[in-house]
Amino acid sequence: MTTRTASRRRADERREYDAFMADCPARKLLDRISDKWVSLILTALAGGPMRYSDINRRIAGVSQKMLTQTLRTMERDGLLSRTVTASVPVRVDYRLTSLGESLLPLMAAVKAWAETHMPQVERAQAAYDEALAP
Amino acid sequence: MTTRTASRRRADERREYDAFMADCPARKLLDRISDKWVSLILTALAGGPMRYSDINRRIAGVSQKMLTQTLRTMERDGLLSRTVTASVPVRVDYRLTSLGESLLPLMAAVKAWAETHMPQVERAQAAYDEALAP
DNA sequence: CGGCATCCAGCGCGATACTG
DNA sequence: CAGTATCGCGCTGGATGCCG
Repeated sequence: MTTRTASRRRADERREYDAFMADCPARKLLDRISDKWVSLILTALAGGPMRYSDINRRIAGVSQKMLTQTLRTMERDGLLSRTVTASVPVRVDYRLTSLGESLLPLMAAVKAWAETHMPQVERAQAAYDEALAP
Repeated sequence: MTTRTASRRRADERREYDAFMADCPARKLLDRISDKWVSLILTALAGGPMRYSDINRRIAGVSQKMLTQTLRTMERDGLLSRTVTASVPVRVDYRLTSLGESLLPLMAAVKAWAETHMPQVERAQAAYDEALAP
């Protein structure tokens, strides 16, 4: 019955997620994607699939624990897919899913904002600290 | 000497910040703004200045410690300004600076992404967990 | 190569109590 | 009302060692 399906679909779309609510799932999702490693991994994968070791090299200073852990969470959330090529040695590739690609431009913009607005932020910090210790 | 100033300005602009570098200041800035409280405070202030207690009520589940702490950091980074009105009782208003307003649309988009893509993420999680425990 | 398991130091963060 | 101060626990996240 298409009426049923259509009304079900409308009901689903009407379900409202609001990150301002403490126990909303969207709040936890927002928390998970609001992470510098997520930003960096997403933007690193912008150019296409990459091997684990390539990502590790691209993102300086990330421990392999945090990298693996973040990759797992992102995979579980459907942001990227993991492909193991059985060879010796093993080869593992990560690539963005369409879901991940939909998030990419947003996170890339945030990362770019941080890089381009550093001078203004540093000036603001200097002014703030100066006001406190005159 | 305007030549000096212009060349200095060009030199500043040429300074490259890269969040992929471990010790780049932009990495730490990215870390600071990649925070759910920053997203929520920013979007809460989108409609105009708000009092501390209003922000506290708008963002459910935030402790006053985290709220105050995040507001301080954002103020120091120049994202918002704090205004104290000496009255009884005291009134404190927070409003976005132009720098904060430049970041707002990006964070609002990330928050909106989390809210609108929850169904897809939940499906991805279900599929991931199903594959692990068949 | 690309992990996983373990240990443990540090501090993030909440809870609570007190103030101008 | 809008904080500051203090305590204490949990969890994050780095370091290390082992494995298919």
